[in-house]
Amino acid sequence: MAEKQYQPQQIEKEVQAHWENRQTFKAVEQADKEKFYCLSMFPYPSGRLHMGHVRNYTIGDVISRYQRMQGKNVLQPMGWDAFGLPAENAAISNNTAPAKWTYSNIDYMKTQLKSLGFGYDWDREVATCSKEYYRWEQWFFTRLYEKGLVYKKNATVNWDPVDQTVLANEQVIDGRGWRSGALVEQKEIPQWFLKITDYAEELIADLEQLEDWPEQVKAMQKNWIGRSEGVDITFDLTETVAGMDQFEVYTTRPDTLYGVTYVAVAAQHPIALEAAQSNPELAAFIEECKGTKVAEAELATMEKKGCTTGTYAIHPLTGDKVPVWVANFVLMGYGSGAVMAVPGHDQRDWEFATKYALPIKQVIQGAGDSEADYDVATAAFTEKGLLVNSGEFNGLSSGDAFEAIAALLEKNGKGKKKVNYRLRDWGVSRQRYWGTPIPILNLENGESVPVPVEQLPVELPEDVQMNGVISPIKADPEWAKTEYQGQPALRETDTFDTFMESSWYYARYCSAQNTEAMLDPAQANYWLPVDQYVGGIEHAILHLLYSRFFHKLLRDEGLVDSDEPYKRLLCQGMVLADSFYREDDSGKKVWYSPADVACDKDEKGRIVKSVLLADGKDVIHGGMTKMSKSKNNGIDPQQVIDVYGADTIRVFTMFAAPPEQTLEWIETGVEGANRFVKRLWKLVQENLALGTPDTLDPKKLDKQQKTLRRLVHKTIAKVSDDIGRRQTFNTAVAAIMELLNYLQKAPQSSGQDIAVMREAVNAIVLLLAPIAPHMCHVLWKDLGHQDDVETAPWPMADEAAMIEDEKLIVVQVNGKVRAKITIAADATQQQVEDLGLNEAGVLAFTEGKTIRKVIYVAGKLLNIVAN
RNA sequence: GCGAGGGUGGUGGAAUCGGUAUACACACAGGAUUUAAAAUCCUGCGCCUAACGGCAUGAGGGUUCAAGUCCCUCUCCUCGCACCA
Repeated sequence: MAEKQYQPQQIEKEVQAHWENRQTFKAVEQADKEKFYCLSMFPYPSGRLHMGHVRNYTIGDVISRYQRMQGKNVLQPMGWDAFGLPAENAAISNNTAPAKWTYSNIDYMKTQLKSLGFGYDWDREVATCSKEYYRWEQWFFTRLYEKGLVYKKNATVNWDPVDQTVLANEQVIDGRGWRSGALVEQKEIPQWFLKITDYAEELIADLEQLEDWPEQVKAMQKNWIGRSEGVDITFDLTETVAGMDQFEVYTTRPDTLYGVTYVAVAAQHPIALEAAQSNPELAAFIEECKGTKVAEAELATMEKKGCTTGTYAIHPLTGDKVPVWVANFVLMGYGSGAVMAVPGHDQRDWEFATKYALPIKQVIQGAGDSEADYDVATAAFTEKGLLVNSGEFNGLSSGDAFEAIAALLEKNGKGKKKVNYRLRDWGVSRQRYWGTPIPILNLENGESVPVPVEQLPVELPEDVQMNGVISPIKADPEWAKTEYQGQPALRETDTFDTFMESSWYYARYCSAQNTEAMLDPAQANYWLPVDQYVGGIEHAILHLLYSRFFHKLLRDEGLVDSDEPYKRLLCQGMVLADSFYREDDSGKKVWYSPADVACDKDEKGRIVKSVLLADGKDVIHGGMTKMSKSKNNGIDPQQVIDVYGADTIRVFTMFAAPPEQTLEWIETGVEGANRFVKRLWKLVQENLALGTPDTLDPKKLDKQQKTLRRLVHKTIAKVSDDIGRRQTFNTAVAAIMELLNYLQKAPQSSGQDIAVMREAVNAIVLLLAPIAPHMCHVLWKDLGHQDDVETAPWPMADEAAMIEDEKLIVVQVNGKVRAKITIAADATQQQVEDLGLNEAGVLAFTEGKTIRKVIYVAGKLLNIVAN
């Protein structure tokens, strides 16, 4: 009989059709069955899947399939994060509507996901741009409004004065609008905010509950929320400026208060603006500050500059006059827009003071040191210590002084202890079209009210023309016109930040089709929290923080009863590929796709020469870099599937690196994965060709058969642990490869040989089923099983089969390996020592020496200490 | 600057609780098969040495019978955050 050939293109299509017909991955609540909710971050429908998606979704699918074989009721949904700026840009350049572009991308990408064999319950698919989805977001927003968690305030945006429109940070290139080329200005406009700061304390505290989150991500969130304990301090002005006779600063170091030699305010601070009216130099400086971008990264790298106001403040304890400066690094939008400066003990203040020749005063010294040990004229001393030059507080530690000074300020009405957060409230308004309309009505009297529930959803018109300058719902004066309780009203034309949609989609999957409510609490509480969340580290802060916040909002609305949305989190690394470029005459790099380049290697395998296939001329190897459009080094998953099949791409992706590390895309590595898949196929078919095996009888096995069987069961134990607990899929694949290598060399002559081999082959098909599901599905059927491998029980390691009657002992002399001996598993320490000490390789190193000590690690190692 | 994670063969990586460093794979070299090539299979593959053996996990030190793993100092790389008061 001719062996069945491995034809991935054919079997993958057939198996996928089988899953679809059988509804294999449809998830239904079953009270009596343990649930497992596995979620991968949904994609933005940009047109095609990229390799990062493939990696992300393969990890999620492997975990889902493993848990299903564990007998759990698994939910693995998929959807589309469908609102966003790229759709508007594409609509403009392709002369189409964002909705049309988005829906056609979704159609195509869905076929790609299916061709990779991911086991999703497509009945729960959501697209955030559908009104069935965003209507509930609008409804929830009006609920939050009623609860006082929503407010409106002015906030700064990038304003393009030519196009008369707001620009996203990404649309500002070198300080100019991307389309108009006009210099971008900072402008204040009214925007809606969610009070995430009300939940700051809980968002920090509950990180403790998240035992199965990477420490790295928890640390990032903690730093982002940035809880600090400090004191609000009031400084009086020597004269009234801009109607103010005092202002507040916040500090975490009140112990350094005696070291204040100046105070600094933001360029937009009322004191600065007032002083500028009679001070042209200051006015020019404030104008200059307007040009700096709102992005914090910009502020980080810019040069620290300042300008004096001519105004003075009074030190709240000493009564000294200290000058008020304007500094470009003080932000109006953060805290009170003013800071006290202690150049002796803060590096930034020190640099500023040195630049502008302001006094520097030492008020802290190290414990056990003297004042003379530090020269604050050379550098700031930023550590805590003992107070000096601080009047009655001299000699106190920083910690004690914090309390004592705070108490004195409080007594004098000049200050108050305060917990501060770095986290700011979440601005959710966007002045763009392709998003969820904010459900607010603006009345003629200037009031704003939420859209009444019965009028929801506020629908976004989809059949629109994008002229690229202004949102179609802003451009159409009719769209906004409506009524509220008999009086004319105008709809809000801003839309939500798209992080709003992605903050609760995980919950909507539980009731994806529900037209009566945002969530059905019974369904939501059955599935939630998500047991495993998989996604990119780039979302470690914003998305994960916002959805944690939203979960708590859902809880407080009575829709869910848990505190946190995601129990376990896995952040996968980036996918890298070789990059190649040439420099043109102006020195600009032109990047070429790796698919169009051929490389020569030396005998060590290093790239020594690369040429562009099109012209045969040299290109420069730019190393392994993140797959990206800008480096033109993306590999299209579709082409890999077409050549090798989905199972191969899945095996390679899981094998090439541990999930949280970067993955280097190597074509020859993909070929290696393909070789492995083909070898396994062949081995199973060969074993099948030998016909029905004898019944396996462990008592009849010879030594070699026992050894083989032991390896099979050890592999089962290892792969189970690697996938289930450690999530090191690369070592799971390596263990399966190792077993396969062994099996290929095993004899298949006796009846028990074939029986042991059949057991091994069954095990290997089950173990690989989560990773290469199509091939394993077919092989499982070929092996004569009635059930599908997707729902077959995960194999159990047989303890009895793993027992070894002999053990290999490493014998060391002074920590160096000198011999290896095989002993009976039940040998005593005395027996092992007798054998070990008399090994020829050991004697050569102990001869003429005294044995001081013998250490025995049972069943593993014997170390002889001799000198 | 702060926070997190790293540095192991030619390369990706393995070593899970302090106990055989380099599993598995790629690349490379040699061989079999072939008219030839591809594919497949077999063998070899850390460095030095003729060999015995010695040396190797970024560098240096320490703890220990034993260190890639723990501690200290330094260094380089990656990621994140940031003039946050």
